[in-house]
Amino acid sequence: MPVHVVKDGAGPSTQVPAQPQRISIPLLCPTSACTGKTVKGRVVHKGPLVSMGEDNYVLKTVIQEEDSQQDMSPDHSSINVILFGALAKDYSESVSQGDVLLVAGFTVGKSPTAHKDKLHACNLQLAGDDAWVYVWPSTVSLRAFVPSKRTSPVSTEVTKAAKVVKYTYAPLSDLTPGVVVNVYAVVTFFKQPFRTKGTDYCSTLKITDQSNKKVGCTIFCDKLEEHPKIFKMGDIIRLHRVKTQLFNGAISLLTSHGFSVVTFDGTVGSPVVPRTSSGSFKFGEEDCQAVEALRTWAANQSLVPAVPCVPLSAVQPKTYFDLTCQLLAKAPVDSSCTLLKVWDGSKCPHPLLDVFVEPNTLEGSPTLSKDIANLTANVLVYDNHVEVSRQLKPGSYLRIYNLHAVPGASRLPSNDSGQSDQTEHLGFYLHGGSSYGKGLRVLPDDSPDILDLKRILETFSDSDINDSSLFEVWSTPPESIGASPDEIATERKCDHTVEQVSLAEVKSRGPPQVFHVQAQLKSYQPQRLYQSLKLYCHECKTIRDVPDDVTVGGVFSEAQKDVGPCNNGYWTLELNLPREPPSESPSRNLTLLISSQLMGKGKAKELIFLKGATLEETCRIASAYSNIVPVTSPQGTMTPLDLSAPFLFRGTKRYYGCKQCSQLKVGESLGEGVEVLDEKSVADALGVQLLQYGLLMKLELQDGTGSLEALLWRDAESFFHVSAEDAANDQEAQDRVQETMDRLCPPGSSMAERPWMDLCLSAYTVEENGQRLACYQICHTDTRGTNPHTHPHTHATPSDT
DNA sequence: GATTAGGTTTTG
Repeated sequence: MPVHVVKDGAGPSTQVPAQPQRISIPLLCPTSACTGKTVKGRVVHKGPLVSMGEDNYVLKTVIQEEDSQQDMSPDHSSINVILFGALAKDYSESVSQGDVLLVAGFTVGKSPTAHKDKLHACNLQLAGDDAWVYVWPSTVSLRAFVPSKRTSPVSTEVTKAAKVVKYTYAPLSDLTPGVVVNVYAVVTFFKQPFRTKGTDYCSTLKITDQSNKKVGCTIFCDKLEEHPKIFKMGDIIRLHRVKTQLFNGAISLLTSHGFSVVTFDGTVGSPVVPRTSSGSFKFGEEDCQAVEALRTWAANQSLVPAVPCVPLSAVQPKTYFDLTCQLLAKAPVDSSCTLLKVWDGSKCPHPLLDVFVEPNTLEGSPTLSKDIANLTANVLVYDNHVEVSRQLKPGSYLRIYNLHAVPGASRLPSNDSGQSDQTEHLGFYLHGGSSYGKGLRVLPDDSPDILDLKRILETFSDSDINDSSLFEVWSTPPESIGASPDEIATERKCDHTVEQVSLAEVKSRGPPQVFHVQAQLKSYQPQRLYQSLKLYCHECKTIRDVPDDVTVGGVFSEAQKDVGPCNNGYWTLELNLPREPPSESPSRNLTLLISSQLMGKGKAKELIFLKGATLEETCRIASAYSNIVPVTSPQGTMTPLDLSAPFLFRGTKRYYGCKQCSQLKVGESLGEGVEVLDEKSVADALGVQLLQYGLLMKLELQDGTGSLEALLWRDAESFFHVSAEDAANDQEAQDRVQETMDRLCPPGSSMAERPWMDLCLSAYTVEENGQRLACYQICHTDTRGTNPHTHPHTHATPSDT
């Protein structure tokens, strides 16, 4: 068996013949005496088995001596080995790249390819029964990643063989042409993958390591995801199976068969997280150490040129910079240009170029509602970057490399109308091509730079602004603050024109005054809608809660205790209701009374007094008759119920009277003289001061300058496009109010997600405990966009509180 | 199965 595989764990002494005369590969020459000599090296290339006819084969392989003395011929430690016949076939089947070989019985010939492959001038030819190849399978760690060149005893290799696959990383200074190596390095320059004229994408890198040698590296791969994930200069890269090559007199690295790459953040102290799309890469403690060693080393080297990553707030016109940002929206401009709308949460001190595109071509939302200070930058990307941009999803985080800040950006054809003078405005161009690393890529959501950006962008949804860099944004004059008209959730209906001011200004100016503001809803009270329903007395100006059914039911129960007779003068229908379980409940009479006057006019059913009914019974009867007035008859005289209960039921609606301002009529004349039967006339007839339904809410408003509590009361009905009376009785009307609040303040939403409102605020003073307090109320303001078909019922609105 | 590109002095 000419190819002898050394088994795992077997010491070389048992199977490998004595090797007293090993020749170092660089020392080989055509005149070398070969008999009884051996050569040792690692397989760095294994060619295909070539058939030359029946049972005749040829195979070419390259081995590299790893422990050769550097002061000898460093460039010639790799040599072509040509195997013939059965040996070639055996070799093809039992040897892999990375294995270590000991070969014997060879002849030394002149390498016909030396000028081309830059390898050893000689080759080794192995043929016949005298030729032997001993193989230590698998890749074996021969030395740690240190620039020193120490040798490892053969026995060490064998013990480790096939147990743990370990990689040897070559210092960049030690690379010789034509070999396959693994390297660890710091990225000092990179281009995002770009399409080649061939079948692959190409990544171009420049890398360096502790040996301080800078080496170019070209990665060809048809799959974008398999390209190195490099986000910035200073990232750490691990390359497996890259081929050294001489180009323009310098060593460069090129992908070779079985190539793989992993990258890491280059920041000292950050977690060592491998970035790879491969599910089966090797990563161990040694990798952490190698990454950390490179980070520490690079930190003191100033390898990375003056940090090109710049926020919009620090952009200088006419410069090139890298921008980390969030994509808000994009739109194709023409076949060679795409518009990206991005922001990074900082405000560019220069006015920004506004690029108009047809709204229907815009993908994503320009989210102008949260961009109160015009933070959106328009980036025009050209040519090859258009293709990359096509894959981008609004909302994703990007880094754009070598972005050009162009003052007085020339106008786009689509930009002619309305953009009269933007000569001083800054436009951002990602020019075509890949020179200077021009390009863009999506950054993963969890990358450290994104965490910073996210935090900044989320500050827009918080009221506590601690970041001094944002202060400038918030303190921009209100004139420059403005959401897109389409994004405003409310509309001012007032007929006066006053300047729009910030909430801070509203507070500082104080009452009495009217203000126009633009704000978002931070919170509101009450959260439970029925609690916002109030009863208002025009007479005494008090507001009371609508009593709940337990309270009202209690009034009815109390009234039922009056079982005495009622005074005459009414048509009376007396119903004796059977006992109901529980059996101890007293039997009772339910009495319907109708005034003789109405009876005479044939309006008997239009106003019915009801005595002795429960609340539930009253509601049931009310659903069939137009006006039901629950009554009692203490001392035999018909009297309306206590005004904690409704004095009138009309269909499903209930009407209340003011306890304080009503002067209830009693007796025979009750209900006399009613012409038009509605709640007002009935109230008048009963001496009831009618209470009016209203909606009362406290809205906490917020803009960039602060927050302010404002009431929604007087114009609440038009604000919600709903009548309070309907809201008190009708689920659909209640839902409408809830929908509006959910739109202004979506449950679980951040401030950034809430719409802006144009508001008219009335500032006035109230006295409370002898103190004058400033109060604010939202007036003349309607919500927009929903329920266009509904309009508030015409009601007299409660006057200002 | 080889080929692709080989940083760069950009500019709508």
